[in-house]
Amino acid sequence: MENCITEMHEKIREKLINSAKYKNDVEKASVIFSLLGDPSRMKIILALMEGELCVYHICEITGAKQSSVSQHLRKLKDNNIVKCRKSANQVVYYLADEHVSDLVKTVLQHLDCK
Amino acid sequence: MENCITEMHEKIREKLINSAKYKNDVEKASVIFSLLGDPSRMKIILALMEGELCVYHICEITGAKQSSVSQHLRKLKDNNIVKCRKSANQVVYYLADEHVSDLVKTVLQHLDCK
DNA sequence: AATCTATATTAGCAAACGTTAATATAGGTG
DNA sequence: CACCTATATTAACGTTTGCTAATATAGATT
Repeated sequence: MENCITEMHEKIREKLINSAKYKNDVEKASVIFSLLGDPSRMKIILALMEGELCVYHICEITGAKQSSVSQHLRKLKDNNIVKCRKSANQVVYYLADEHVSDLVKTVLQHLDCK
Repeated sequence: MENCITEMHEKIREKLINSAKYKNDVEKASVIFSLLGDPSRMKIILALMEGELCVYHICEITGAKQSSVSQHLRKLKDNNIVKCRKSANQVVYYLADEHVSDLVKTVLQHLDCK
């Protein structure tokens, strides 16, 4: 078994192990997924899928503490999952693009058809 | 600000906090995402997107230890992200359904258009 | 039946992560 | 200018998680 890596497999291996772009993709993709992989952040995102919200409302809707929400929003913003704009004395958050809700919808589909 | 939850927001809040289905969705969706949110597992999934593989080949391709790969595969299988079949004295793993690769493709798109 | 070979499991450890409470900041309002 | 109000940051703590080495299992091969 030791030397039976087929040529096809060797190509995948090359890609995964040696290609800088692939390595980069692996890292970045898993960062995005891990950010979606927390229940508190998932609640935030599901709330934002219904429309933009200020921090205070996100706290109310998700039932999480302000500090916690603020930290989650920072991570989501740093990774381009949400964006924000200032409105009067509040900060309004919204989903960065439709890929985010696509991901959530696809996962919900996946769970349904199990 | 304290009592200014609009009726719309109250609906979202109801959904998120009180609906058992929604709670369930939040939990399950974030489990799936967190499973995809680990670089080692992401490598495994990217490898399987090219075709089914036995455990030994997954180890070779991803460069991870056998024990580690085995544990990851168990989690992925328990959560219906991969499936497996026995072939001779090996166990061959493959992606459970096309939602999984859809998710990965969507994330890669998201990263590209940043 | 004994031995390999491929895969799975377990326990221990170190690193990463989310929550909390306390504090800081900064823009608006009296 | 002093004071709110909304949001952000920080440090400490407990929990979870992935990795490793060692061991177990189970089917195939001799």
